[in-house]
Amino acid sequence: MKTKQITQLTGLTKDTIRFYEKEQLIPPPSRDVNGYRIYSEKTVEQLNMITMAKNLGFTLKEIKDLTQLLGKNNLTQQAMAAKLIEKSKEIDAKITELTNIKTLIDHALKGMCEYKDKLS
Amino acid sequence: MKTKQITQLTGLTKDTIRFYEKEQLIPPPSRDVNGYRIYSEKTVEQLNMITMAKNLGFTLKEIKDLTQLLGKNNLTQQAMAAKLIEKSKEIDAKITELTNIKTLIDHALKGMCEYKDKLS
DNA sequence: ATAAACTGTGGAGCTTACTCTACAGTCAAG
DNA sequence: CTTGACTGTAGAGTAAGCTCCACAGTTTAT
Repeated sequence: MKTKQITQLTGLTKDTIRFYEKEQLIPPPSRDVNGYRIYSEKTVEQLNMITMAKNLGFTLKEIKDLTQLLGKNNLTQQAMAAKLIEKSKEIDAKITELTNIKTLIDHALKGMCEYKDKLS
Repeated sequence: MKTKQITQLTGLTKDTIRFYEKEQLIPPPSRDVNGYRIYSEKTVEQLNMITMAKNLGFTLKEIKDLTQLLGKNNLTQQAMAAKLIEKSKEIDAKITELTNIKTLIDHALKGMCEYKDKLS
């Protein structure tokens, strides 16, 4: 697929996708004879993963590192496992913090309901 | 407490704290006779919350909106409840996405272990 | 065969969230 | 009573992550 279509599938602009290409968060796509970029389904998935990870507070650099870890075997198994375990723990911590914030919000909501109950 | 101490308790620089003050993420602290800022324990907690939320991918604007919602009663109860429910859902979505990424990582780790098992 | 839509490149500009610099007043210790 | 740590203000500078612009070639529909 060409640029227009992948922007529609991912919700990203062409400039953003080109920026990710320049920063090597996605591999350089193959080119048509006229020089137009040809993207694969896989790139769509990669871009969606990037968007998700970004929403979760990962920087582009972290995302780049993590996807390279998940996709390649160029590190020693030990080193890779160590980094993956580290990331896994970071994610656990994030989940815990999100749960705490959610508790705060839910308590606030509960308090409001009780207040409303008293009025009625 | 004064500026130096709160930077030690929060791990933030004086510039960052002053920036948050300017952007109204924390209330302007009271001042000593000489003009020095005097911070309360509560501000320490607020700053720690900001740091956490930032790690989770919230922008400063979102954090400002959310803390104002949790702390004030200047909106109608309905409007506030609606916004809190919205935030609560956003957080659920983030937790789900984090769990997905963690699953990916854990699968990668599992795969590596099996590979290692085959070798031994 | 020409207008409209799509694609390309390079580079400038923008927003967010700090971070640093310059300069000045304050306070505690020796 | 001065030296060094602390505090203040205002404003400039920086890094990340886009976003926009100008200009040019391509493709498609009429």
